[in-house]
Formats: sequence, structure tokens, C-alpha cells
Amino acid sequence: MATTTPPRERLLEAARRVVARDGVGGLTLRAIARQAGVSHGAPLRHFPTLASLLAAVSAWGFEQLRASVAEAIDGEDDPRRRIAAAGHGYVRFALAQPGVYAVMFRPDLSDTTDPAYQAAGLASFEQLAGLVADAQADGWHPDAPRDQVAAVLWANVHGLADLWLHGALQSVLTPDALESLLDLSTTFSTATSTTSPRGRRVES
Amino acid sequence: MATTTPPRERLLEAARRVVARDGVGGLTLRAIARQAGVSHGAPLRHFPTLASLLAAVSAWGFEQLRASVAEAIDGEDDPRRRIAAAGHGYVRFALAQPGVYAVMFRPDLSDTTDPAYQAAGLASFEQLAGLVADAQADGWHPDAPRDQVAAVLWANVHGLADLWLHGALQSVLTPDALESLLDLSTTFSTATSTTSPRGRRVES
DNA sequence: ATCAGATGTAGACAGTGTCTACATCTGCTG
DNA sequence: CAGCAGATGTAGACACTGTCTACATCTGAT
Repeated sequence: MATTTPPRERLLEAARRVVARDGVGGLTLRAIARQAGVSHGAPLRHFPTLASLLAAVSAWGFEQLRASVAEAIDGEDDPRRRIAAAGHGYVRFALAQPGVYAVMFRPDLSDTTDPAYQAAGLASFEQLAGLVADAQADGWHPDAPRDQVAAVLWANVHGLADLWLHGALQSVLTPDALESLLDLSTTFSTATSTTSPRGRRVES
Repeated sequence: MATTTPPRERLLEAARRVVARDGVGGLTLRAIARQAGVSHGAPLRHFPTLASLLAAVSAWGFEQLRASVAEAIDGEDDPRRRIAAAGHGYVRFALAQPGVYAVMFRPDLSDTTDPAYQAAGLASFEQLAGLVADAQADGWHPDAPRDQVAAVLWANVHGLADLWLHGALQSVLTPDALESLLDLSTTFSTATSTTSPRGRRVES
């Protein structure tokens, strides 16, 4: 006597299946309806528009992303190593759900004004901001604005994931280079360094 | 007696106008045709498909991107500062042409197998790889693989530009924070630092 | 002048998101 | 139990899209 899955959930799962199989190009309202086994207009009973359905898919993605990061940092104690581990968890999610990840960052597909979308995205950001705060308390870039540091770290891993999924990097690197890139990236970011380059000017 | 612009060029310019006005969502073949003042089927006389037309737009974008970076690094001598300046030139282009920039990194819109697209993208990458090689010759991360370093730097600025244009960062930062983020990002990347964190383990 | 190629037009087709009118099913209230 | 209200689904329509095809025009070389 398993409780029947509510139609909203079934539609979201159908959308995830479709985007995993056909990519964002094949992610149409009617394809989702077909995948869910309902008529083409049925999804609009639960979402006012395709963009709002995809916003819900994105919100789900942000929650999974947060879980993937949480799992990756679990067990690490050093604040800087936790940040590096978070990057690995981030990229691991993007590789596991490339279609969902693409939808999450495509404002022309997802309705980015959706409250659930914004809340999930913000929660994910604040997860990272918390890690930054811990590292700053540990002496790492203590004077830099926390949210700006978090934004830069986010951009670093997002750029890596996005370019990788785009295929731009595979054409110039070996197909297994992503792990090395991540290590290199966190080496840059979280190096124990003399914080500021104290104006080492090269006078001609 | 100005030589009449060939139809290919007029279509590309029309596409740029449309995406600048209506974003990628409004970038349809028919809207481009209307903007160019021709019938809806005319563009297909010059491009086999919409995706190939957008690939040409992207190729144009990569050339402009390269020019923007070239202009930004002009005058800088120190290799590390040239890399930082390149980042500013990169982001400046993305902000100046947000629509074109979006098309450039959207494989579901642009035909990424287009030879001109790939060539322009590769040339842009090699521009950056050259800057990396110069910095490495100057003692900056001399042992890291050049293309991997270039890929990470590219990811850093691309992630920043992409998240910024997406609007994700404006909601948590002030609208003029992008410049600060860029500086912070290059502080991370090109800091004069002890290169590796030499395994500073914190045993519980 | 005549012909070929480049360029453009207009109509068709399947597919899309969204709307509307109509059906069914489910649970509550009289 | 009867009846009703809301949730859920269906089927058809509409305007719009990318692409194809048949037909027109215009330009330049032979």
C-alpha cells in the first residue's frame, strides 16, 4: 500500500528523465507529459508554465547540489580542506546531473523569479559562505568580504563545470583532466600564501 | 559608393541586434529575418540552419572577445599583471555583449561542430595560453601544465561572467561588486605565494 | 540573348507553449 | 446516500517556431 506519488513529483521526475536522456534541447512540455504518461496539457494543471516547472526542477537541483557538497565536506576538519572538498562535491553533482545543472543556470528556461528557486539557490550559496567564514576565522583572507570570497569560489567551480559540460575543455585537454583542474583551481584559491602581492612592481 | 554589405553580414548583425534587444529567448530565425528586413525563409539561403547561423554569431563573438582581451593587456608588462588585465578585458566583453556571450556557451543554440566556431574558440584559448606561458617563464607555477593553468583561469573569469549575467550574484552582492570580485579572483590566482600548501594537516 | 547561380518569396508541414471547454474522479457535507 | 466542489486529466484550438519546397527575380558572364 505504497502511497501514490503526487502528480507534481511525477512530473518533476519525468522532466529529470527527459533532460538526462535528450538534453536541454529536448526538454519540452510535451515531452515531459509523454514521459509522465499524461496528455500534453496535463502538466499545466500543476505548473502555470513550462518555465515554472523547470524552476522547480532547478530548485530540486540546488537541494541535491547542497547534499552533494555536504557529503563531500563530511569528515574534513581543516577549513581550507573543507573548501577544496566542497569544490569536488559541487563538480561531482554537475557531472552526475548535467542536464539539471544546465537548467539551473539558464534564465531563459527556468523562471528565476520563482520563490522556491531563489530560496534553494540562496541556501546553496550560504552553505558555501559558511565554509568561507570558518576559513576566515582560521586566518585565511580574514579581511576580505565573506560574500565576495564565496562568490569568487562559486564562480571558480561553476566555470569549471560549465566549460567542461560545454565540451570546450575536452577539445584541448585529456578527457580525464577535470580532476587535475579542480586540484589546480583549489591550489590557487586556498594556497597558504602571503595574502596580498604587496605591489611588486617591475620598474621596466 | 559604399559597397553593399553582403547578406551574410547583414544577417549576423541582425542576429546581434535581436539578441541584444530580446535576449536568447527572443533569438528566433524569424525574428532575425524580420530584423534584417527579409522574408522568414531567406536566412536559410546563407546558413543551413539556425544553429549554424548562431555558430557564426559565436565565432564573431570569440573574435571580439580576443580583441577586448588584447586591448586590455596592451601596455602591461609584468606577466602576472597581464593575466589580471586579460580577465578584465574578458569580463568587459561579456558585459558589453551579454546576449552574444550567452550564445557562445550554449551548445543547444550554437552548432559547436562548426569549424569557424571551433577555430575562433581555440584562438581565444591560445591567446590566454600564451599569457600563461609568459608568466611561467617568469617563475609563476613553472611546473604546472600550461593548458591546465589556462583552463582554470578561463573557468574563473567565465564563471564570474556567467553567474553575473545570470543574476545570481546581484541578489547577494551590490550591483557594482563585479570589479571587486575580479580583483579578488586575480588575487587568488596570481598571488606571489608559496606555491603548494605543503600538507599542513591538522591532526584532530 | 541567354543561361546559371545567387538571392528572395510564399506556402506548407510538424512541433511547440498556452488557453479553453469538457470530462472524470475523489472526498466531504448535507 | 445524494450531491456538490475541487483536483486532475483530455482534446482541440491558436499563434508561433524551424525547416522544406516550388517558384520568382535579379546579376553577371558567355
